Amino acid sequence: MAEASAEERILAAIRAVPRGQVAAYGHIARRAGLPGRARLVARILGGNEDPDLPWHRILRSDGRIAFPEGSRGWREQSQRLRAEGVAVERGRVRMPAADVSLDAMIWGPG
DNA sequence: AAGTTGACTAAAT
DNA sequence: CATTTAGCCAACT
Repeated sequence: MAEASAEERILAAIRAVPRGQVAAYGHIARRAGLPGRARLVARILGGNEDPDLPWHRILRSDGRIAFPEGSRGWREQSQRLRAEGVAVERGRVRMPAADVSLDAMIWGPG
């Protein structure tokens, strides 16, 4: 059968981020088998329509929300994150240290 | 078909 | 740490 499209793999990677956890665009791209395509992840999120997609768990690599500060999306993302227990301060969260063992625990053996 | 754009990143300042 | 700079890459003009 046909292999999953890049977009499908990216969406799957996003859906795989556990509640209360966050991941960077680049991290998702990598997990989807598309290293260096962070901007593609952003693009897909922008066009996404699925209300169940945990888009709010995706942040920039430095832990900052990608929307302009104060904008609608910025506010909603902070709110959604706090709603699941993530500490958001000044539109920024503490990014999980790229811990290999924890990464494997979360993402699985791949 | 060449140039622009952007929910990005890593490195330098 | 916060800011700036240069690089990146697919979609869109």
